[in-house]
Amino acid sequence: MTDRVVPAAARQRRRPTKQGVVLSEELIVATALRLIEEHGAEALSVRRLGRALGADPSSLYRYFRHTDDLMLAIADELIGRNLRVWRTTGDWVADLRELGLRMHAGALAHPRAAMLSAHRVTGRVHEIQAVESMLGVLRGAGFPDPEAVRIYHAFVDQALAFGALDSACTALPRSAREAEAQVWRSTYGRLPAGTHPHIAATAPHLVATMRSSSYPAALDLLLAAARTRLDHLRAGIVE
Amino acid sequence: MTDRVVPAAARQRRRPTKQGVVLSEELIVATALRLIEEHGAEALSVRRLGRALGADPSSLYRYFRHTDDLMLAIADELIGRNLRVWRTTGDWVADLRELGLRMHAGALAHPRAAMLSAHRVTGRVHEIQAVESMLGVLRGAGFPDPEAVRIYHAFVDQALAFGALDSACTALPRSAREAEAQVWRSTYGRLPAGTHPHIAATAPHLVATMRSSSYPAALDLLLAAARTRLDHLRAGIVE
DNA sequence: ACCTTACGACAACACCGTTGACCTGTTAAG
DNA sequence: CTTAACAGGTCAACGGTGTTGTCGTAAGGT
Repeated sequence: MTDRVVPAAARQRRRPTKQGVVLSEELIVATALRLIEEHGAEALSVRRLGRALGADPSSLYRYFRHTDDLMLAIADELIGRNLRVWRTTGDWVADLRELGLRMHAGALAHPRAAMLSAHRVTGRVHEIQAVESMLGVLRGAGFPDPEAVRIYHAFVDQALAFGALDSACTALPRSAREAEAQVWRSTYGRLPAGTHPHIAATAPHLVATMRSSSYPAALDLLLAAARTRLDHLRAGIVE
Repeated sequence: MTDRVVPAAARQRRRPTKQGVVLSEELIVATALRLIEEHGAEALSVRRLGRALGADPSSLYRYFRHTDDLMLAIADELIGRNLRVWRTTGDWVADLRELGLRMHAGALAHPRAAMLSAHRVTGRVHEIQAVESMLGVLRGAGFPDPEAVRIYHAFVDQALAFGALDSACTALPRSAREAEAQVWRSTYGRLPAGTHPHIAATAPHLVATMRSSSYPAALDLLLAAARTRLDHLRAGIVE
């Protein structure tokens, strides 16, 4: 097939579908997101999406080269939604904390999409804006460039990775979730101190802590380490 | 179909396949792992696995209810392998660093299994041993119980989350991976300083850093923060 | 030596992504 | 206003996937 996709920008001949729908990149992405949220990630296929749109599946290939392209478009849309409401305050730790929690919450709000897109680089507008903003915060705080990039990378991957992990948990069927809670209560909560002293000693804390996400704790540890590192740099310690 | 799978334990009638192979759960898991290692994660399908085993694809459903069951069996096997070789040395930071890297490497060695099992609690022997060991390291270092549990939780979830995230990247088709590298080089490497000053300033670092996993960096940040916290606790600072 | 039945084989089903060929309504030029 | 080009929707097909209902047969206990 010769290049079937038109450069995205200049589309003029918008012919309606047999069922009367006028397709567009945005409509396709929005419908895909709706499908994912309503019926799960595995419900997203070119054919189902076509059906939901009221169009032939092959029509979508006029807008996206393959399904992967569509995934990237979906991912970028999510990034954009998360970033749109974020503003910097001048306190870099607070800003990054806020952004991390927002990304994590955004992932949990669209679990299936988050699981699909967490590991992709889109190279699209929203993502670029996000990268620029985060690097700006870190460089503004005083991190030298290599350090800023290193911390940016760890920060963003941590947010995405925990977002995907916790999303996967919420996507488990109800019975499986209850079974896991039960494992913590019955199995770990009742191990004898003789064979498993450390688990036995911390059992109440374990049962209480393991049911919720560890992302806030992990995020705070990362930011604390970054702050310490910046203090050392400022004090002229070369390490 | 009524339950086609026999309770796993008591199988007696081991009839050889048309091609002369005697199937078993272990043989299937081992062959699946070999397939994944040799031809990539996407080469694992029930049909291909059947072909590799010299058996009809449908025969595998006598041993696993669905492909997910097979994946979990593979994951269980991997957990065991990772833990078996880990020994504590007395230096808690080095021990946790070693374990984190080992878990991450284990995940990358078998991406599909890692992605499926990262967010599940098994409550089986190997997992329990791992929890006991990690808590032991942290409590032995001097962390009070709530703190030890908090850090354990962040540590293990971070290892699993990054393992799954990076596994997902390696599971991408070759073309998609190259496309991502290209995005960093062409898109991010060429943004004008006028509109994107921070990206432009750090472009070489970005291109160099983003191609590899940020897990080692994130792990070191987490451990650094934990060590700082411990110093504060030892100094009697109550925060 | 027989009977039972576990379990491998087969064929079929309903999906999937992707493509080449076709057809038609929109649009811009004359 | 007419008309010709072509963007873009449609159709049919290919080769893949996971999964299941049915059947035959050989292995094992007796």
